[in-house]
Amino acid sequence: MVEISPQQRYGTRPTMKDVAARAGVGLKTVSRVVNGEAGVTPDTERRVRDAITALGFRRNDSARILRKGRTASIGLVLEDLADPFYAPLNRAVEEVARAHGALLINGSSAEDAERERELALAFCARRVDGLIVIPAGSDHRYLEPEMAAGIATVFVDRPAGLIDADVVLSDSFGGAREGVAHLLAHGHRRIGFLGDQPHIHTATERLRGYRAAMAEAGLPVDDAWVSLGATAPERVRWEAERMLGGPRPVTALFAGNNRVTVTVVRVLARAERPVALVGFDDFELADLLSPGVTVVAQDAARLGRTAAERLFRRLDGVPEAPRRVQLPTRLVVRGSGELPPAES
Amino acid sequence: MVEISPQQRYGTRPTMKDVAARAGVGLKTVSRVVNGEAGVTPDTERRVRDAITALGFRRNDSARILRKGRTASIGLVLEDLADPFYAPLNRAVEEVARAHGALLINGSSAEDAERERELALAFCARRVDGLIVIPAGSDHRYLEPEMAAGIATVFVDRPAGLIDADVVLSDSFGGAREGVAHLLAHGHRRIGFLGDQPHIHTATERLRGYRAAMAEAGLPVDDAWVSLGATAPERVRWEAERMLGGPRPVTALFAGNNRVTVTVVRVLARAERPVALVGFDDFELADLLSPGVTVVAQDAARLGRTAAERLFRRLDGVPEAPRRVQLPTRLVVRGSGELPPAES
DNA sequence: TAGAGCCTGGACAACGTTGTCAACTCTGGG
DNA sequence: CCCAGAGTTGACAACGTTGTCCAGGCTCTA
Repeated sequence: MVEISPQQRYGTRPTMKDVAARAGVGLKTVSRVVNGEAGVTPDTERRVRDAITALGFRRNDSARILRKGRTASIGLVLEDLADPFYAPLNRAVEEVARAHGALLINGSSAEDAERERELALAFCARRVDGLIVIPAGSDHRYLEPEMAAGIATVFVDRPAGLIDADVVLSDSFGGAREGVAHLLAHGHRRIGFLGDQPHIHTATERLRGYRAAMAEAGLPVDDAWVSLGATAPERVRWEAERMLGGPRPVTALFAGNNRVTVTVVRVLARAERPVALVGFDDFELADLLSPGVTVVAQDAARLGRTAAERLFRRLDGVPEAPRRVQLPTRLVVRGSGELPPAES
Repeated sequence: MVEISPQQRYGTRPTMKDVAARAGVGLKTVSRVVNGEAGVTPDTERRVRDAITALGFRRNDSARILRKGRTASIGLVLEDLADPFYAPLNRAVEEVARAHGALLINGSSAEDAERERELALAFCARRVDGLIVIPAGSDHRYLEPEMAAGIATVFVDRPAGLIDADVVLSDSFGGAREGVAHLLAHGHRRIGFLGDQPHIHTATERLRGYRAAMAEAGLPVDDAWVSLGATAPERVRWEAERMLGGPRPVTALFAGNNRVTVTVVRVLARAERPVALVGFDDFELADLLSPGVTVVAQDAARLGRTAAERLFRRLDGVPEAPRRVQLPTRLVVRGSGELPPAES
């Protein structure tokens, strides 16, 4: 049980000064004990520790940070805390931070450039030591003063806009090309592409991969087969149904990210004839659906781990030119991507 | 582009003093401009703003916090940032925090009491205004000094141990009882229960619900039908297969949380005869599996929102006795829970 | 026993901000 | 022409911690 001293009113915390007074020692001695510094007699230390427990003292990290300059915390701006794709990334960053004794502050940009900016700058105002950003916007010059001031910054999943900075991302182009080539190898000639907003780097890269694969197979791409920016479920549904209808329906679909894939799976569950599907990003239970969903998998945890490790290497002081690290994707064959084209 | 002044070395940030010097005004005037306080001539304000941009000044929130006492941030200790069940809760807390102008610091306890404690106390040392905790441990007396010192604290999903505090949770008992009753209503008499670690409050509550439903139906419960604490996939698999084999196999399973449910789905996908299944917690794509998985759904987002709102109400100063808020669950019928008992 | 050196402890300034309060500059009315 | 009062502005202390530096007491050796 905790003894509440008189001066410790609601909302008031004891300080080192209080502890010092109670233990009958100097302020600095308390500081020494709290920080495990050498040069304190066991007896003095015990008196100080007793006072700490009695008062319920806890060091005020704000003051400490102010004095020391380093906060031992890093900020992570991601797109949506609740997006299952980013969850493992988030967790991986946390683990690396923890291993380095740092706390993690994070927030969702909700795919909004202004909100991304607000968050990142708020983190900087808290003087995080480093920043990991999954870009929502396409202009990151606002971070230049921060980076110049020494806040290490690493971008993940998408490159930074208009500034030169570290970035860790998956091979969207190569992954999409491989996925589409897989569909082509199974006999498809008319393949639809359902992608994210065109201002998102990965979206255009994946579209580029799609076009590359089609071109390499010597096939034309009908504009009607490409949808960019339909990201709300209803719109994805509408676009998919549009591509599957009409006189020259597609026989296969390539979905540009996990959310789109899931929506498409729902649409296809009600389709009259089987439609092949390959999705970008893996997702839980993809293997249990029938057919299992073939995907181009990214390793989100590795993305986060790599970015965080790079951040801490920078924080450890190794100055180095900004680098672009690209991680490979992996085609996971499960059934939906191997369906043959249905005769229309 | 940003002009780098001589004194702004790597890792050194301009302060209000620097801005004041450059703008040729007093320190306090800069503070006024930065905080949007009244009583500054438009002309002076412009000079200050110019200096701010030129130097790339950003207010140091550590110093501000030290001076003001409030940090405008709250801490969230959850079990696993990557667990899809907690992701919406996390996000909901973030949204409420954002609406109140607060930042969110979070971390995963990894179901480890000591790590939960470390995290919570680290947050307190950072002087978060409030704390939301999904308990991993069962003794939260270590938070008493913090709460006494005015850090508002709300527990979610599971009640606090050995202290009196606000808690927001789902009706685990009622939900499990309803889920099991649903299986009973479809003719099952031998039902297996696969739950989480027995020291977790929700786990025992759900088991209690299971036993209550069985008792109300006048049915005995064979010890072999109950598994508590098998949480790793292999162990869940082993337990499920054990219950499904032998002379008196169960005809239905009740899974105690989303991770267990998913594992059980995988096991049942390879079972020789159909086995009914109801799971606690909803999960994405549950409706697309065949059969769809019938679940007792909790509203994780609402759990988070409710907890965060309660926290901020406390922060706004309304003193009130700690309360226990219990949210209802909802049975979502999808097919797996309506399968009739297979003749053994 | 004196001097050197070590160990322990404390006084004080500094970190960058905000609250208090006083001083200064105007403007307009008496 | 002076003064009241309003509107701006800045000096200074304080927030709680840590780094620097010095004082005092001790042990050990010559």
